[in-house]
Amino acid sequence: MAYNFKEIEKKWQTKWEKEGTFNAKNDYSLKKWYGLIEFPYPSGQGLHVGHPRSYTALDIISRMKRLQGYNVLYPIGFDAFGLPAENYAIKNNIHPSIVTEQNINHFKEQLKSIGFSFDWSREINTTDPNYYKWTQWIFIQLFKKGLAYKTTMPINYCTSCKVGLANEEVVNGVCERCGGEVIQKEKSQWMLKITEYAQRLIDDLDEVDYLEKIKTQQKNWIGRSEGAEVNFKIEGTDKNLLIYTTRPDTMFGATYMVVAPEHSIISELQDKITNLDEIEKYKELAAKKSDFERTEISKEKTGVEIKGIKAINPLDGNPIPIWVSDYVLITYGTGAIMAVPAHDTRDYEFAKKFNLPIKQVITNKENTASIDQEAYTDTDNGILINSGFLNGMNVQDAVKAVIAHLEKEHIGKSKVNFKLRDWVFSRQRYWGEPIPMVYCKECGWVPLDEKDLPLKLPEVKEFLPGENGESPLAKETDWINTTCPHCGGKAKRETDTMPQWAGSSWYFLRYMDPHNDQALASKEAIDYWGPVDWYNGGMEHTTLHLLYSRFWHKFLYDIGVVSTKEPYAKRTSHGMILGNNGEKMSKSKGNVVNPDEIVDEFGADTFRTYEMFIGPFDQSTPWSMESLRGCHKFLDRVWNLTTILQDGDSYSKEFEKMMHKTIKKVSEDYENMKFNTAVATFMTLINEFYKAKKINKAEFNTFLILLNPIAPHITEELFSLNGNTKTIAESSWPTYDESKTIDDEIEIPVQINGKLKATVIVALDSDESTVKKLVHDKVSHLLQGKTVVKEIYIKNKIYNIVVR
RNA sequence: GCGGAUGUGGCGGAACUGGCAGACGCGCUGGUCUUAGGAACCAGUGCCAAAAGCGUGGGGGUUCGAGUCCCUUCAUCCGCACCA
Repeated sequence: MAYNFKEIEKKWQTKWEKEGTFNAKNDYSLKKWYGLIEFPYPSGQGLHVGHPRSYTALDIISRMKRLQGYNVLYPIGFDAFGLPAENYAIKNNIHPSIVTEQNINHFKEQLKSIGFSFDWSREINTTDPNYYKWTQWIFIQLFKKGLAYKTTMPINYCTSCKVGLANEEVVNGVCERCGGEVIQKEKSQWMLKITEYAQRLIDDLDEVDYLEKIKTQQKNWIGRSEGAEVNFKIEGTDKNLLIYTTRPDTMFGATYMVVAPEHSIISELQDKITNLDEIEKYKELAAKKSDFERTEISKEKTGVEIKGIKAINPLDGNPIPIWVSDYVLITYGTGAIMAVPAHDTRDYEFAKKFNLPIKQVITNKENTASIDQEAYTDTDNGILINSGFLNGMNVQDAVKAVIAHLEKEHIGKSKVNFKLRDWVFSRQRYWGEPIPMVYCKECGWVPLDEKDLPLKLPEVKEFLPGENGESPLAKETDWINTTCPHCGGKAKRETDTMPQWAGSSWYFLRYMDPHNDQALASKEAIDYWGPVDWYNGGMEHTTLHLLYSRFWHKFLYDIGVVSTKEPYAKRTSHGMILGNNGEKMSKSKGNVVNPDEIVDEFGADTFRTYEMFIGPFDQSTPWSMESLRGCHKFLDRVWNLTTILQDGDSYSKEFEKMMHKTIKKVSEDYENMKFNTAVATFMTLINEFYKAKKINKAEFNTFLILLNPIAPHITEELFSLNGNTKTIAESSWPTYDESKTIDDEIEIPVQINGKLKATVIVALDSDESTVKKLVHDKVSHLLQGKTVVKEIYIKNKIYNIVVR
């Protein structure tokens, strides 16, 4: 009988779907395990071969955990708001909800054809009003706690499409869609105060089991730095210039100050400034530059001295000139710095260009540090010079001494800064969650009453954004005009919508209790299922989605909705699947592999096996059709094991050790996501069976259960053909006996001067004298005429003879 | 520039705390069965004609012993980019 994967896969998928085999149980007394994959955006292109890599990985672990007795939650849903559907709608004049529904249906069909053990009864969709009701509810809670606020922020604006763009849509400084020029435009935006959680987002990483590179990337993104804020008096005024520095120890070396072009000091002291025209001109020039130009063409520094005002160094009383330059950013620190060109590379470059004085205040222990060619920035070996009361101190002590002095004199204080910025939460778009806020002339911004949620998206005829980058909703006057929930007077609705990150920031909570209409999920469900035990996803989401959802979860923790500080106990990441030429798959390169075609031609089990065998799970690997065929051949050989099947209810003496070793190896490999070596182990094992030309029923059953998480259909079919009345899904995970995984005879390599010359077979744990005799019998001819200097025997490992 | 990875046969990749480098798969070579084979099975396959020798990007080092540890250097990929 040939391996008819089409028939087999259909049969089992139908059964699973009909019986809800993999649905999580609502019995909260069972031990639980919650596995999560990033729910897909249902794009028009359908599933990419990258999606199933992550889904299969956690599917394997979910299936194993179920057989190990856990109540497993392995859910699926769709993150369906977003730009592609909206752009498609604009082009073809179809409502995004229709396109979205079609795409979701296509995705579901594809996902089901691969045989994932998702709990489909808990499927969610972020565009469902019953879902986004709670996204809006969370926003209102954030607003009530002062963590959502409105402010004017520059946004990316495409001058050709007349549309506000997200950062992701700006590629190399031009509009991703039309290639038009992108400029900065001031716009009032909703912001979320993620910065308030910056420290906790760093600290609590200690509590979770994330890959180290994920933690590092998040920490770098949050960008904590310790330093000091210092007030510099402006000569002849009562004004101060507040600066931030991480190197207060170098204060005696400050030879000029720099403020960002947008800094308020310029307008505040405009009467004193003698070259105001020149400054204004520079400001204008800087404002015209897009973010792209400001960073990309940053090699050459520009700037103008602000004439007429000078700052006073509070440590030595010396007057210092003030410059304006766009290498200082208004958004970081205080928007002003003291420049210490001798010990900062950017200041050095600026000082060289404008011939500003460079004063060295740090040298090394030998006093040979030179600043002739570049700034001296070594903080580990630095010693203070030319610095009054700091002279002779090392950098660390000097930092402390300066801060103590500043605080005593009330001219400065230690200060921690973060690179992390607040989260721009508005999009001038249609296909997103409406922000549930109204503006009342009397009461200001007022949230909707919670009983009025969800605030549904109005049906509109046109999805084109308005002039000046307004949201398409700005044209819906009937919808906009409303009454104030607070005073009952006339009010207008917010017309911006939420970004795509909103719905995905809390979706894992909804899976716990997806049909609840009283709360985002019941407290019992949250207490039972939380936190997510294992979350796998792409590295590209480390600094956005992963950080955003941790932030929301911490907020929900603070208001008592969830009971754990962190949403995910464990986070891992998969590598990309590349085209067969080693490049990223893309239509234009013509190297895209369509999962449907693979499933159709080779079957879901082959597809899954290959996705796991393709290479180390956390690394990028190219796709290879030949290797895929190899996996199909492997499953063919698994199928044909029936031709050498023999009776036997327990492991045969011959294979007992091998079976115990395999159970151990495979179980550990799954748990450690070393799927490629797990598959290799199976291949080795069946090669052994074929070599012996036999396998008995007990061995076959164990083999099938172990392989089941990777290839669930073929193994269930063979399991049933092997005379089992239960299915694998109803069985238990095999256990192994550690003592039976240990060999009693070991082959010991024999080296002479570290070079392999022979091997000897000895009993486990043999002592040195026994082995020595065997070894010398074997290699005596190689030792003739040589002097043995030393012999090293490491039990059960190696025997090395050193000769001269 | 900063941060994170990764460099092992013709290819994808194995190798636990330093202990037989190349598991497993692909490809290739030869064979069996075939009218035929992008089928199946068997044997072989790091390099070199070779016992010897050489081999984990390059160069040093530690060690009885290094793919693995240390120093240094090069290359490729990804992320961030004037964060004071």
